[in-house]
Amino acid sequence: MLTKQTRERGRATGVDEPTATALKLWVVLSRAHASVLGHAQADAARHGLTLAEFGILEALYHKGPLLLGQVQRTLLVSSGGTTFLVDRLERKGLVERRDCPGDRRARYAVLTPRGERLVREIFPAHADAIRRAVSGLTPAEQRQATTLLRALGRTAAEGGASGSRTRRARSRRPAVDGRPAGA
Amino acid sequence: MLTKQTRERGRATGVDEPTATALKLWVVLSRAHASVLGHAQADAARHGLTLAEFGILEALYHKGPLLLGQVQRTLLVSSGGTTFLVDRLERKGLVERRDCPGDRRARYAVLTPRGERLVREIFPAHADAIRRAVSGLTPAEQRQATTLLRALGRTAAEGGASGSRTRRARSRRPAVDGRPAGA
DNA sequence: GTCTAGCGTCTCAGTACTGAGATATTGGTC
DNA sequence: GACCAATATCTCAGTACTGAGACGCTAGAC
Repeated sequence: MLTKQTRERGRATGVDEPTATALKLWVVLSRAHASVLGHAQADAARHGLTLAEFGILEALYHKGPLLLGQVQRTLLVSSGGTTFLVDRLERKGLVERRDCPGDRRARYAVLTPRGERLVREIFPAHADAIRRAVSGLTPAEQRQATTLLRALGRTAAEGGASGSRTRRARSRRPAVDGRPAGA
Repeated sequence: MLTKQTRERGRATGVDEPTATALKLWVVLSRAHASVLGHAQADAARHGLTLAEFGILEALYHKGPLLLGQVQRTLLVSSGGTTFLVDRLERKGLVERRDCPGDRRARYAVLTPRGERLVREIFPAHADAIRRAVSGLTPAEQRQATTLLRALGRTAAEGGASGSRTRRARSRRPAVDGRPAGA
């Protein structure tokens, strides 16, 4: 079944069936992500924001002041990227840096009143854009997909163990964790 | 339930439940994608290739010569990006351009023997890296996730319809379609 | 007190692209 | 045959980052 399809024009893939299944998943995962990403980016762009900027604003709104290192880990950007993004948001007057009382190396990012107002204004429409983007699945299917992707992401993030189901380090994160720049 | 969690430190999200479900899915989708992407990129980088370059090589290997426009649509890169990537692969001696006999605007990208040898050498290990990265799910779960993500991606790509399940334009693509730069 | 390993942030050069517009063809339509 | 909208590729300036290293600070060992 696989052989027939991959053969049609080029060379055979020559992978075994579990691997073919994995590759197929990777393809549709990438495409699904790219499609939803497009919607999320387009919505953020309507307000002159990149999705990374939007993600920072939203994280600060929902979680309160965050150390730059926390921002970095939450948004999954590089340390240089964090500095760059917060600089830009600061220039736009949406975010401020504040010294951390207990640790003079560290600094907080905090929403300015203007930044807070902006998030309050644009977040609902953004959330709705996401809702529409994923509306190809019913809510029940969405929950199912969430469960599967959570398990997938956990293993992949830990290094992608080869054996079956690694049981380790559960409950290190609060399960719900506003992250991917726009949620 | 949602309110409690999102309230804990910052402000309430203020979205209804279906939207909260959608946002949660978007978060885990992004994280899962980022994690697997990391593995795929790392493997491509071992051979001095970006994932986009790898994707082109692999597409040419499995499908045979492709017009640049076809490469663009398959890999989901911009037209400028296609030129850029094929240029670079040409400089590396892995790909060649060939005129299209029937249309003098168009040009084919074709693997050189060296390019073909390279893909043959590195593809199995790459496929295995993907397999390990997604091994947090059993093959059965992977198939289930694939089905869900396929439906999700289809709707999102069409513009993210709001109503329930849009039934349109099926069968425009061969269902399996080697794409996301590394599969 | 004095090291020293390690963390948190910033700097900066580099990179892999994107997007808009330019150029060359093509396949109709009149 | 002349026109023209559509298509295929290329050019190029711009962008949103990444990654490696620098710097200042902290905290634990002695």
